[in-house]
Amino acid sequence: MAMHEKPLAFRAWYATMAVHGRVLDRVSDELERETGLPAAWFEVLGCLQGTDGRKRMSELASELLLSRGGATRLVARMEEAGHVEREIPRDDRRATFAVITPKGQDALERAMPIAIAAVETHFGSQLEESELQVLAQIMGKVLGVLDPGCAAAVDTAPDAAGVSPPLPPPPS
Amino acid sequence: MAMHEKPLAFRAWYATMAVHGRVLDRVSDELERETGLPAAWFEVLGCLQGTDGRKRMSELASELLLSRGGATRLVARMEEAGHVEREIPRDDRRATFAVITPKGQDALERAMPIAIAAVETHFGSQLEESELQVLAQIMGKVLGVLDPGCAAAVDTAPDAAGVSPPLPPPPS
DNA sequence: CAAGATTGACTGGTCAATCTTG
DNA sequence: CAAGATTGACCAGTCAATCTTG
Repeated sequence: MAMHEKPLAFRAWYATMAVHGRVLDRVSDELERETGLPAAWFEVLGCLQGTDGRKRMSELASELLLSRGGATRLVARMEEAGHVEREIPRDDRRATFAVITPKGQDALERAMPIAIAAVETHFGSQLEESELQVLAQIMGKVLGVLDPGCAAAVDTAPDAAGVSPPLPPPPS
Repeated sequence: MAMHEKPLAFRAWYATMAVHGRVLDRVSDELERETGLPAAWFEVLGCLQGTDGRKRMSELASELLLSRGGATRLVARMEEAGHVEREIPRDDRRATFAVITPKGQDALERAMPIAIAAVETHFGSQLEESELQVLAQIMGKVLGVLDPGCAAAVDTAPDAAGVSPPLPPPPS
């Protein structure tokens, strides 16, 4: 059973996986080479930035698709490097928050334009504005079902006012 | 700088990453639970299937986005389990081919419908036919630039005759 | 006892060095 | 010496067990 005989959804998914891996490799390499920041660290900092610079360990884990143990170790390394600090709230000392430090803020601000440029180079520049628009809409729609919380954070809604319009008719 | 202020290409990319991870988690879990086959093994088998059941180790590595060492170890485990065999051609004994065995064929044939169904459940069913069409087209286009060899193997071209039509105008 | 985070043992990958063949 | 694969040392993650606090 060759690929072109498989259902459309599978082919679309498979191509998405293939693109994801290839773009991510290139963008991660470029990000780390230019800024010294591993992609995972960039993700953590960006994720914290969203919510006022602080987030529970377990929230971090679920947003980044890590196990709790994985999050613990990742944050531990970043704390070592001074990009985040751990903070235990007085009212519930079971929880731990990861908090971005000024050094982490700085690193993120330095890295963001590099990341944006790398994504543009290795991904965005291959596509028309209209294609990016449709893609953002499609992925936003799926994310809204799979993980509404994350979807809200990612927020792929069109810039302009109003709700997302439906997709135009298929090509041909 | 909040997400909705970032360039469209970055938002589209970020949403794609988020969806990729979440769908892959669910599909991999389901595949392994239902068939006992880890996603990486499924990938290897599917990849071999494409080219008459055999492929050089280094080709395998680059298609699966693994290092050479990673491919060596993955294939070693699968050989252990009897899903593939290694074969060294007489004419150039430096190369090694991974060859799918009957057991591997069988595992793949069993797993494929499960994988297709899982992708349908966790991804395809959230989208319209027209959206999947457009998505396959977009990803095929990017893949064609990033990795033409892989693009040919994945083959997201529309079923029907003729070249890919251009995208329809953007939604509003 | 439940919620939350951490830790120990382990797995699956990377990179650089090495071995083998052309 | 170059091409191709493997191996050793290591790294970053997982899972299950544990510790701490409510």
